[in-house]
Amino acid sequence: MLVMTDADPSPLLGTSAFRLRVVGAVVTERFAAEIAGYDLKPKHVGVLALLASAPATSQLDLARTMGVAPSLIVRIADHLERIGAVERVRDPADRRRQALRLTPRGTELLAACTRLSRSMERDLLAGLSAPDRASFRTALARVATNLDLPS
Amino acid sequence: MLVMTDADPSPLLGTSAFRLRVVGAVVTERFAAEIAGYDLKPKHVGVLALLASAPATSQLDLARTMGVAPSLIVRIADHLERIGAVERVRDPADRRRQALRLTPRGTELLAACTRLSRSMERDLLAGLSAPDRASFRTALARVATNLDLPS
DNA sequence: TCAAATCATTCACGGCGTAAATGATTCCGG
DNA sequence: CCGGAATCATTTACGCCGTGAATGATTTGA
Repeated sequence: MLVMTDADPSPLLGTSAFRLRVVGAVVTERFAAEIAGYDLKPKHVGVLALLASAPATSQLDLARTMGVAPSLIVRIADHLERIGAVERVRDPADRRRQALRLTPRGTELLAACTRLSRSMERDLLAGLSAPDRASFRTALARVATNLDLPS
Repeated sequence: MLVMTDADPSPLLGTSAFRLRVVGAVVTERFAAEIAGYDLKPKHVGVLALLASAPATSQLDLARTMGVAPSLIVRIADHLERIGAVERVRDPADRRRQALRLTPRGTELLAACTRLSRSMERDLLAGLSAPDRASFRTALARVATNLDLPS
């Protein structure tokens, strides 16, 4: 007869929900450390990425898709403008709206962050076979949609 | 000849490293909202889980494994003690050390959080086949070890 | 035309996490 | 065995991030 091993004293640590939390936090932390040299923080990069996929987005739209307060977007835009990554453009059709537009420097910074993110991804998935990596990516995308996230 | 489709205007959003970041953040946010009724925050639950798998751990050890400052553990322990989830016990062999021990109430709270985490996991992995869920779990565990996280 | 809604911005605030200083205890070299 | 250095917990002060509540400018619609 098989010996009944003791139950894991804290099954919580093994749940995927928990692991996703701590993995996400650690990845963010390392990403933040690597982009610090560009005078960027993760949310700045998020804005740059959104601007690349939807040019000239208003600040309020950015706030909504990122799930943060509009006042926070103002500060992020201020900083991005200060380092020359974006410029504010008043919408001529509705002069209340401030659209943000990537500058060449912003595109450049985004490209650097993209390379960085790809490099991190290679490290994260190291040791998995190519098909395993692929199915992990699609499963993760599914998890994202289950959370009502874009894509 | 195949038409060359335009490149994704921001491939960054599609990288697994980026998705892990935002998925982790959203999961943490929802987890936090659900445990708020117990007067708990995610880090409190982390301490409870560590205490379940390694009873009577010193506060400094907790700080090290969680990667936070010892002064933060003090505040977390204060709060957990106040709501009756843990008790402080001085190590008789080294009276500088404060070990934390789960109370019955702490075990109870941890069990509730564990159920919650399992329930969230079911929602996150909804729409994946059983083998897909299994391989996602093992791949995620691999990612965790690639980040030097405990298993 | 004017009141209500919308957008950007500023401001003050709360909360999390850190580093430094303090005190108690333990360790160790001479 | 003794005194200085290291270790652990705690307190305190500080910075930073994110929010919500004004404020002002502009647009909408009745």
